Amino acid sequence: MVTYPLVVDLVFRALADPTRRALLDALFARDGQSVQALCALVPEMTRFGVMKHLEILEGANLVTTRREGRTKLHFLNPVPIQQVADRWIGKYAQPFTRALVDLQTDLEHRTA
Amino acid sequence: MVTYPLVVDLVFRALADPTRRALLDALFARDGQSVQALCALVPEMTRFGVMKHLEILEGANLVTTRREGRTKLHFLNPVPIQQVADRWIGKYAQPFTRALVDLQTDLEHRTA
DNA sequence: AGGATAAGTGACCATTTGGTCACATGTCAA
DNA sequence: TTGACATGTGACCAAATGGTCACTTATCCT
Repeated sequence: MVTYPLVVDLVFRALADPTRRALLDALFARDGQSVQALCALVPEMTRFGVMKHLEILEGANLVTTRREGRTKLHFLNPVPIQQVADRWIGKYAQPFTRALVDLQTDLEHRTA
Repeated sequence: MVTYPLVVDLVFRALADPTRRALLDALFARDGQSVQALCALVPEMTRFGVMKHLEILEGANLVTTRREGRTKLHFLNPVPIQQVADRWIGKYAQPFTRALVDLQTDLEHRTA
């Protein structure tokens, strides 16, 4: 059994949670946000929950931070995502697969 | 907060476990394997554990099955991976990010 | 028929995960 | 300097997850 490098594992685990993906999306839309600002985007959860998710993202190196006075700013680092895309996903996302996707999409839209 | 379609969530959750990724890799290397054959590749776990992982992969539509007599054959379906790559990962894996990856890789290899 | 082989089921368990809260610390600004 | 604001910490909890096992079902072969 092939065991993938730590970075692949950390990133996949980090991306497994929808809240964490949403946080990355938020930083993609607007980089360098504070904890507060990010909390506002996930009103169904307390600040503590959001902070834990941010920790995990930081642990996977998907987010970097910088303190600015009493606030902490969060920045997106897409490099690990790209690496996982290269090292693992790329194997499955090939031209042939793309053709399959198009075919399946086509079939799904034929309501006949 | 943007919630991603069910398929994205199912696939990310399914891919979060290293054993499941290893199973997909095994099917990528040799498609259409039986439960037994797949178990042999994960000797540190019993058949029941492997079966549970296969169920989850099937639930995410990453694996399809066909019964052949008393054995059950498993087939890789890469379409959902491609879809996730398109719908979510693609946003972060862009030419600019690639340049960052190359830069970082370069820096990592400079042992000066 | 009947034993060996392949896979399925449901109960069960330990650990991890996702989340909350009370409380502490650090920083700005009047 | 003191109060309001932004973040950090550790304990704690419920639920999901990853895994095992005893037992069952179905199929093949002689």
